[in-house]
Amino acid sequence: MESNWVNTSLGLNINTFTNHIDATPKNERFDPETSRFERIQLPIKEEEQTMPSTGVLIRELSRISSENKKLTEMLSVLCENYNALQNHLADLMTTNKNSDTSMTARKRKAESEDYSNIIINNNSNRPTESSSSDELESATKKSDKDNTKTKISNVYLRTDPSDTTLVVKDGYQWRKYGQKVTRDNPCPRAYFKCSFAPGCPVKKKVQRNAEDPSIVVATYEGEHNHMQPAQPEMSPPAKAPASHNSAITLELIKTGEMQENSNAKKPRIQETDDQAPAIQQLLVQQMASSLTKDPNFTAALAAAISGRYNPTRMQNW
DNA sequence: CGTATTTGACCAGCGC
DNA sequence: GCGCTGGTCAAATACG
Repeated sequence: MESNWVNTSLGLNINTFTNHIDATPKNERFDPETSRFERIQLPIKEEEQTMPSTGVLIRELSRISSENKKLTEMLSVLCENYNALQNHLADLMTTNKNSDTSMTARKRKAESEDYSNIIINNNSNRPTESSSSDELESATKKSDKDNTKTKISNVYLRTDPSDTTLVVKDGYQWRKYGQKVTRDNPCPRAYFKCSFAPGCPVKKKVQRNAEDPSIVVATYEGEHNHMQPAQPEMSPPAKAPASHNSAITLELIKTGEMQENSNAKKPRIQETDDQAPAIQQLLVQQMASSLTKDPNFTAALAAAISGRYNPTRMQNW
């Protein structure tokens, strides 16, 4: 007999549900080697197949929780691969930078500073490649008079190339205080100060990549002297339908990325273990955002809900 | 009218 | 010392 239940599995190739009722949380095992989940068949009670009971609902709930947990694990694996890639990228960029003899532009105080680079891919199927070394180099330029450790963090964002704004929605409130066209990049660089809290010393510079205008490089300097907003603050325009809003919502969680790696001599792309939770949270938010923006997903979700709450089936509950 | 943004002027660091 | 460049200031302007 075919179940009336709607399969609410996200279908992330974790496994294939033929009858998800039997997909209890404990009958799967995650294999880190293959990054796949193996099914372990368990006997099914006949009454559960025909008529959902409270126990089945609880089981269903825990299955979803389990699936959630597995997604987190998969995300961890993904993050590891991601970090490895970024490591490789950093090495390549360093190599290119050293071999580029044309880069004779004068450098201002390019000294040892703390760096952490984050690459954000926004609504794009393309992989996010790094920006040119120009941005990294410019990020090394320090304006402070003394040599006190200014925490600098680079964030690379992929946006719609047609979007000429330099708005990066990271949850904080920024006040623009200047804009400048730099020598090595025709795209203007915007200067922002954090206005979320009075006296907050954090500044950020936002500039598009000269080679790929779809990439926006945001350089954060300093540390916030206030709590991070609970959620990325959505200004009214940001609440508009996301389909045309190419501004990025991201959260820079103040973890190791801003506090560790004080002896880093080169721009860092690799996140440390301390950074992983922040990145994971970031990725989770990105995934959730992408899913909710996907009309197919919302349609499927609506269909699933409507099917599940079909009055003709409710009587069986 | 208050607030945010724009933009030209100014300043300081760096290389020659 | 001079010129170039990036960063900041502040008056003007735009916007809600």
